[in-house]
Amino acid sequence: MPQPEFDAAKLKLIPREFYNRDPRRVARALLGKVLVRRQGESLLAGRIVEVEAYLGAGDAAAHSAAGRTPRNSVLFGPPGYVYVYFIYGNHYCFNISCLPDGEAGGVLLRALEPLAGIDEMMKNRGMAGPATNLQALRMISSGPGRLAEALGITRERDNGKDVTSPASDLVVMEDGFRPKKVAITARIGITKSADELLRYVIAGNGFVSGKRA
DNA sequence: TTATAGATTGCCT
DNA sequence: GGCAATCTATAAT
Repeated sequence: MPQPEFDAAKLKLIPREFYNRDPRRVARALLGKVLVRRQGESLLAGRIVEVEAYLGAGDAAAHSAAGRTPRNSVLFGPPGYVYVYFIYGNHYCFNISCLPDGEAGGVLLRALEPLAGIDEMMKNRGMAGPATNLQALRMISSGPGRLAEALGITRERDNGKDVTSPASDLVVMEDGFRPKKVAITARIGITKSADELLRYVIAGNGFVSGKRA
């Protein structure tokens, strides 16, 4: 197995201002960044390879479409905070709020390329390790429910956390990696506003969710 | 108070 | 390819 290109020493925290703009721009800019989870003594990290933008206004598919509720209030709050929701009675999905306080909007993280703490992530997923091929690695965090489980993300634990704080155990960082090519497609798994091109992926990356490797 | 759909995944045929 | 699992929010009685 080739080791992924990754050097934890290069990681720099991304500031709140990064998220204080249109979710489409944040989504595009998040591709190639690194999601880092501190789990006890371990560091779990994955490169963001697939995201979707959910707009506050005029986006029927967004949880914020029907106005502010206790559940979605993070989306209406200041940028750079964690919004986790539970879906289909089985899975958590991880989002980051965008736009200034009072304006709704967010980005759903849909797939990560595992970089560090791979054994721990497999344990969190209930997988037997070690991973010996690409197919096994893909099962760790290619899909919104999978990546949340791999990093131990739950609503109870993580909703409302600040991804820009050095004190947080769940942050987004950057290591200088730049995607070579980005593809934009329709969002996956939704029925409302299904035609909007708001899904961003690193073109050709093998960890993008879906059946095709 | 009851019904139904949902930003998914994994197992079954 | 089909569908069950199983919690939450919202719509319909």
